[in-house]
Amino acid sequence: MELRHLRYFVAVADELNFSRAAAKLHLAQPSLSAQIRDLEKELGFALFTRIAGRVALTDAGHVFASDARDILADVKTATQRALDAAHGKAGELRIGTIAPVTFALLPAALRNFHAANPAINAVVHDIGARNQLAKLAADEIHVGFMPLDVLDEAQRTQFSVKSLVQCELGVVLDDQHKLAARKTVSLLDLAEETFIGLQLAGTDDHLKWMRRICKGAGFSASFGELADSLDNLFSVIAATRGLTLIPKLAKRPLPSGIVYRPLRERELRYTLAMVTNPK
Amino acid sequence: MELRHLRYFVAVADELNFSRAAAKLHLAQPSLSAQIRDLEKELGFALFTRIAGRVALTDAGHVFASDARDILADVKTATQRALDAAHGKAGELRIGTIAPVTFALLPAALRNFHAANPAINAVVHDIGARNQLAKLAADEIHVGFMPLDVLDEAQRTQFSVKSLVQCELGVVLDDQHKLAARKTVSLLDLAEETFIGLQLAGTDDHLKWMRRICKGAGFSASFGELADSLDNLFSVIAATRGLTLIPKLAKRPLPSGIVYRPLRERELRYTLAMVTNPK
DNA sequence: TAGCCGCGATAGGTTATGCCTATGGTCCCC
DNA sequence: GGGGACCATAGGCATAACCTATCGCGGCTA
Repeated sequence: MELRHLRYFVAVADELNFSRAAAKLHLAQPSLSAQIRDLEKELGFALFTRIAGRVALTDAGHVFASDARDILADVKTATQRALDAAHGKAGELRIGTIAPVTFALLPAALRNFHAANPAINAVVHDIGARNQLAKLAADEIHVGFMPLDVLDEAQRTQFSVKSLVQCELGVVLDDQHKLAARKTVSLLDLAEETFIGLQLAGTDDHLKWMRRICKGAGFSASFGELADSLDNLFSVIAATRGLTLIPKLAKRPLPSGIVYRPLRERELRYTLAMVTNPK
Repeated sequence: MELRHLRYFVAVADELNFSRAAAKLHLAQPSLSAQIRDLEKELGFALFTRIAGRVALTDAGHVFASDARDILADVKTATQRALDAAHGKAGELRIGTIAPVTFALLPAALRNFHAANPAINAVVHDIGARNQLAKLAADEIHVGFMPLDVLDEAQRTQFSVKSLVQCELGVVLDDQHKLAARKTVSLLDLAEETFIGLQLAGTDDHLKWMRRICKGAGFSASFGELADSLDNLFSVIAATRGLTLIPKLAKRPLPSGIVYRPLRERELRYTLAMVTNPK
């Protein structure tokens, strides 16, 4: 089936007369009849009843006609949308993010962006930090948000990188945990603890990040379960007395029984960067 | 542009590789390249960037790709919907009505119908009585609702007609009108009054109906403004001290200042009929 | 009832175009 | 510098979309 079939079919459905429809389409009547016949053959049922020179839509034809009209209109708007995008009048801004950004920073930023650029449709892909670099290189996303420290030297020259905000780190743990009694927690207190990793968007970025921080403090962290959502994370922490490290900006209202304690090592900071492909 | 172009374009957008996409489409690579080139030429902008054998979507290409995917999916569901309709598994019941039926009887009937036939999508066309007869003859609607008395002798044999309900007639008028003081009103009281016609769905059925009734009572009605909606009707009645005849089943909650008075001629009845094309 | 008219279907020829194979031109990588 | 991956170009072929001419069938009119 081709759009030609739909165009011809809609013309006949409008006119209910093959000759007139053919004239409108600048086509000879037999050609139009043949195309409609081919369409009906492919569909496997009749679209029109032709009795005594009277043409009428069948029930199935009625249903197909309204859908066909919609499809033809959609094709028209799709080409217009793409044309606008090509001319820069409108289009998509594809944004890559990581979970903390999605929740903590993006909503307000997107509101501002949409107010300033009503014709641009922002599309957010929460895909983890490392995925973003690949998609930036392939121009699959226009801008990415990620922790500054996932970028190696080569990537910092390849891409355009801008630091946005910094924040302290903290620990999320059960309020019955022995460390919960303290106001702040030191990394070294955690050497014997079990870390719960967050595997959001199918990436182990969070896990790798915690491992690197612990290694920097001189011990090698031991990991327990992996949680694939925040809700899941809280249940696992409550159930296993595990804990997790997060940047403060990722901290959201916590369920009762779960608490946040800042890390005493204030020199450890989480730096969020905005990355674009300068090409 | 043809669906072929969209199919090929989506395949290349999925693979970002002409050769692999061509293989998936069971097509030689040059053929695919040519079709994409033709599509880009017709659209007037590039969908892909081809640098150093690397294929990537342009911004416009991204926009067009998601729309093209939608369109192809729509074509698929449209053929399935039409197929279901052809096999009687689903489809449309196209109903012609007149305004009183639309408001007074249809909502409940449609609820019942939809509960009994969830796969059938009822489509209501409020098009006036006479339009319905033409559309019934052309199988444009499956069933029509109209006053029994619009059907002439030939039409009562051509179509299958079933009387549904009867009701009395009444007058709608301003509560300051001198006739509003009476509990019932006789037709003959109205000989010197000005009638306001309701021109709903662009038909003058209501006007003709009132004229016929008045003629039956032995006088020729004089008509004032035409109202094209119920709200409009009430304003006109209030403003011009006109009045209108309606069947009681068309009576709905009236705004303050507007009242309904039954007609004393109880032998004048409004009979609503359901009409189908038996063919 | 004969004959004309309107309309869609059929028949047969022509042309456009979608597809093929073979080959060329780049860039990347070893 | 040679080879491989990849897309574009060139040229030939076959399908199919289109054309004109004609048929067949109802409906309408004289």
